[in-house]
Amino acid sequence: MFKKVLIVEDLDSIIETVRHTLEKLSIKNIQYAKYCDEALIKIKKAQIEKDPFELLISDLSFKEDHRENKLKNGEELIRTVKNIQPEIKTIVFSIEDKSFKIHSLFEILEINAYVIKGRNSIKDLKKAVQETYNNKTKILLPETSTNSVNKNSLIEIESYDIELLKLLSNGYIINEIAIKFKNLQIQPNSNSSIEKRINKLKTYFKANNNVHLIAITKDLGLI
Amino acid sequence: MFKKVLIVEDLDSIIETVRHTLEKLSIKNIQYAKYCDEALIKIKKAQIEKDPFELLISDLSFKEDHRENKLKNGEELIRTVKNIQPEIKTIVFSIEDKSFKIHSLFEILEINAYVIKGRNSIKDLKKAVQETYNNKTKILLPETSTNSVNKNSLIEIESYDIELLKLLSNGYIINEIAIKFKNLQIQPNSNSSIEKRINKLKTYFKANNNVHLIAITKDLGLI
DNA sequence: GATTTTTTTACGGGAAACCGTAAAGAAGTG
DNA sequence: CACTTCTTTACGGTTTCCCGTAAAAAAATC
Repeated sequence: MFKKVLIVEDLDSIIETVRHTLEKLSIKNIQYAKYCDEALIKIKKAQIEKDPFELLISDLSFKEDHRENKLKNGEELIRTVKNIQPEIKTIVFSIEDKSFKIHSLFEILEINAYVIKGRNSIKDLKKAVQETYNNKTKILLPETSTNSVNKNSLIEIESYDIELLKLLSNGYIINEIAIKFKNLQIQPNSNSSIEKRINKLKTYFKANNNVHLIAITKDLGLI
Repeated sequence: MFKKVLIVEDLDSIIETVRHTLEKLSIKNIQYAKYCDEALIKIKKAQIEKDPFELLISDLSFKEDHRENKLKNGEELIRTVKNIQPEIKTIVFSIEDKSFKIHSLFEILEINAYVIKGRNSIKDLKKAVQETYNNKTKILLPETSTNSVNKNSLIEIESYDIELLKLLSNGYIINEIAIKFKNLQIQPNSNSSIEKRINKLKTYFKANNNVHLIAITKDLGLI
């Protein structure tokens, strides 16, 4: 079993339970960090001291408080950590159950497992740690991930669309978005094409108008 | 100290810690429920058996799963419980930190304490339980509730505004909203007045247009 | 009950969204 | 390179939003 594990989680009420779960798996060296920046420092230090962490268990979203943090969420943390220590194993432990986000974490960050916080997640987390240790990958627990959008149906939404939706939600009008895209050399960037793209998104998400579209995509966690 | 307490929380990773915290306070009879409906049944049963719960510690939001639940969140649970057992003490333990919501819970449901889940919430929860036992009311922990909207500034947003924003976010156009309000006999209900009200909200939230307004109010958790 | 004040409604004009059609351009194919 | 296909852009008409002004109605004040 793993010898050295780092838990990154802001809620103290969850840290305790995770630590307890890992102790039962006979993991001796269990450390934790309540901030992503703090976690990165610990990982760097362990690496320098030639005693690196073997497993990183991280949440995705973190509360903001008085402390200024460079890394704002678990996604950024994992990306940074994988740059300096590519062989580290990673498990995401989050309440987020939107499949397109989970999917992107496996694809882009190549995480080893994803455990959705829920009514029986302690058992799931335990299983995820064991299977990750046995070099199994792409574990998604619980497998019956309900009330989230179909994975396949969201694959076709590109970063262009996300950017477009974000600008809309920030109060930009189409003409302003066109100018912005031209400046950033993002194509297509004509008013007409942008309108068409928004139209596609409205059909896709069954939205009556732009307001409705933003409400839906915000609920989905897309933006 | 309390003798009989019920914890209502869907995340098993949090239940364990709360239970542990209460045990340290020498509370002997600690029970839990992962669903609101389940919690209500336990409370009713305890009352019938003349051994009622003295304290209810509940989360606000619960994940939906295969089980059908009449009570969808902690707010509905507390409202129902207070109807059948008005003297019960209640503590809300939630990650929600939007002050207008917290405020309404104190005002409308007359909860005894509110603890925001965070990096030091175990200590806060312990304190809240002790102070609630000593008949203190309106305990809000942590006291320095940051990054939430000013309480006073949100008081003037009425249920009319919320209803209006919800209809907008559901894709209704102004004319449709006017018709709906006329049917429901909600006033004002003319296109012009509704426009004016939206305008007020846009000024208030510094929104450039309706899309922006819905994005902002969704982020605030207002709708 | 006449007055001021506030709220609600009506209306009109310009801006932006909405929606279809068609032209221009880019990419792929034989 | 001629042809098809797909993408991007242009444009015009209709609807809705947006914003101001003014009238009508309701409420408050004296």
